[in-house]
Amino acid sequence: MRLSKRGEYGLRAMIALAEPAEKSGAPQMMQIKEIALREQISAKFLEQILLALKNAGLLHSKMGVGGGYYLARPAKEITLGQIFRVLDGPVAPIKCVSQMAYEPCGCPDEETCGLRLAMGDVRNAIADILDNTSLADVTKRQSAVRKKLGVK
Amino acid sequence: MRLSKRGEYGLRAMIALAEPAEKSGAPQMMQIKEIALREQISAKFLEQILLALKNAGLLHSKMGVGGGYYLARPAKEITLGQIFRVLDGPVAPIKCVSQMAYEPCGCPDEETCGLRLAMGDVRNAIADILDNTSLADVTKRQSAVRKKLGVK
DNA sequence: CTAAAAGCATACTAGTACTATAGACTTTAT
DNA sequence: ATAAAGTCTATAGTACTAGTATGCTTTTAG
Repeated sequence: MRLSKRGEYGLRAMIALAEPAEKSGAPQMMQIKEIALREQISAKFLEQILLALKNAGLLHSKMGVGGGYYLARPAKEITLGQIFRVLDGPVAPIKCVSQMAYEPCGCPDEETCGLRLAMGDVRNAIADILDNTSLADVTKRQSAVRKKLGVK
Repeated sequence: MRLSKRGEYGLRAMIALAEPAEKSGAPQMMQIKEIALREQISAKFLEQILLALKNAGLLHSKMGVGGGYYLARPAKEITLGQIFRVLDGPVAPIKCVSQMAYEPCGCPDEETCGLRLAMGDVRNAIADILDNTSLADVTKRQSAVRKKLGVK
């Protein structure tokens, strides 16, 4: 039940991109190196990840001197679920309860399969959180915690 | 975010063992072959899985002719979470929010890490379901669905 | 004693995850 | 026009995991 490094790094990077964007209001551009350094990620690995997010339409980029990546849409309109699915595929723990990649799981009767019923609940619980949490929600929560802890 | 085959098969087998136990009241003994055949699992692979569950104290076994496996405790007292953790390890999607296998995730400040906060929610949602669903709950739900669909 | 069953170790294969390397292409500043 | 800064693309390698398979040992009922 684990998030891959790919998924982890991608989510971290997107959050990093959303953070200054929240403050300034405008989409903030950052370079791969910059993000990699801040989040302690191999720059080359991150490059691949950001590219995938770009091809999925969640990021835009600017080439050349002074270039970099920036969010394709306001942070409020990008959910963790969207990012997750691009990088780690379906949310469902087992294919027979997947919305986006259904496949029969081989049990004799799917309708009455107890495991399927339980895993369906799990899928829904995960999707509920991921699909209803936007990057803006995350950064908002971050700064709320920061405030609570005082300073920093 | 996927359940491994190991986990899937193990859960299926435990449910299979719980099913007749529910009806008869007594712990029901089944052989590896029997379960493997019914659930379409490689018997040798299943052997390893059941052994792990036995070593974890969730199953008991009897060797020799007429032997087999049976639940170590009543189905009501075995949760999906217990089984899952034996076979697939911690529930948490990322180590820094794991209860049973915490490890720092490398973010500069864990307290205010947005990803960590969100993944903490996910972990709790999953654990809530898995730890509050017993094998008895599963078989009960199965037969309820069966009844609803009429017959079979 | 023998056959049926679990127990145990190991080894093989295929896939995936992560990282690393190398270079091509694109834009911008000068 | 050129060089620098940056993205884009492909490939390769290493290590780990999943799943399967093989073979032998131990226990027990009859």
